Amino acid sequence: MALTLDPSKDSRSTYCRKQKSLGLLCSNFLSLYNREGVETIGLDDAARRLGVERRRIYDIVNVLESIGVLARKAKNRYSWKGFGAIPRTLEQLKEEGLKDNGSGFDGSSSVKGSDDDDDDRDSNLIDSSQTDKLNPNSGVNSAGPFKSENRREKSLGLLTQNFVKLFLCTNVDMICLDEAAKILLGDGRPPAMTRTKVRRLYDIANVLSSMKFIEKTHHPETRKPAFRWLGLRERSEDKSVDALCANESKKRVFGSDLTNSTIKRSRVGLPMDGISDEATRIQLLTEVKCENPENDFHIPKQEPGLTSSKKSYHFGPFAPPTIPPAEVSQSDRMKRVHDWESLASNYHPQYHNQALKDLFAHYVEAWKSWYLEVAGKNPIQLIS
DNA sequence: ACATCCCGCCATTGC
DNA sequence: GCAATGGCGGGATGT
Repeated sequence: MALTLDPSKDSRSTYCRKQKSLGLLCSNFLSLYNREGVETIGLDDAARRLGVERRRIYDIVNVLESIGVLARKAKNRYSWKGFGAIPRTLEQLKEEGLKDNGSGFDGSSSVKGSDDDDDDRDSNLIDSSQTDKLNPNSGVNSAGPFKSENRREKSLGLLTQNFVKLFLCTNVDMICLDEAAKILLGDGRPPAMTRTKVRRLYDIANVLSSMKFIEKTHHPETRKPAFRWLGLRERSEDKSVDALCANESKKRVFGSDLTNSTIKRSRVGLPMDGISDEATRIQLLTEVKCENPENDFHIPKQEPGLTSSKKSYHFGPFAPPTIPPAEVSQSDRMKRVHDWESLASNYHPQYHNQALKDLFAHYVEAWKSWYLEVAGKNPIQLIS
């Protein structure tokens, strides 16, 4: 009998979309590899350990690479750059975005993983030699001879970078995905194309959300779902980790299971609905911003490894234990320590097996030590 | 009803 | 050729 996994019939193992989300997978991926000693990552290995199809690993890896967390080493092999590489990548993206952004957005980018050691000068991501542009008025029309560039320009990695640039280089602090898609595509694109782009942006948004680089909200007036850039900025004040956690726990749960379950959703043959789409031209407020403190992030200007900026940055739930300590104000320090302390106590995933428990314990420890470092010599003190 | 986005087919690319 | 990548969009699920 042909094995038929019909979730709709199986009461014990019901299909749950959330457990299969890219965001969760990303969290798990980071849990798995964001630890000391990890140098390279094999895609097969990742897929196996996370219990997902290889295809999904590509998705995550591509966006992580575009942010600088990973760098492609060879076939099937990536090297782990870590969260420390992100600030520089973002800075480069911002620079780039501001530079070649006379009018609108373009798809080229030359941001590389990061400085790092003497490893192979990547043949990888984002080769600046391309003439491609997301910008429609760059001449090349779809059916041109530039096949591979065309493919490249549609890649998830590039799209991620452009999406991020949208925040870094413009005044938009919040944007809904179909707007973003339209901006990134340029005007007058067929609705179908926009929908595809939106799908991809959802994918990207999921992983960026899981890393706390963006956050889902609703537009104040429109009430439409939108995403707000959090980036590397300070998250004290109204955005305590507690709040983030409370919020988080009611949506995607981080780390509840390291292996995304294998129950598949069923495929049923259903008639397609028609295509409907608003053709509202969004004249976006894409006025290039040169100095907007809102969107700024703080990174060390000189030495890659050392952070000396006043305001430090946070990496969401996956900050590496090894990340160089940042200088923080005393009060801030205390507050954040408090935040993370409560994170540990309030937000305690329920693990089902010993391995997962161990893993979580590992992270709790990692957090503690990291924050001890950040807080300098001062011992952790809880604030009431 | 509409927002979200998983899943896996299959075209490309790499070797 | 075959394997590794990854674009793409149908349609299931979530709200």
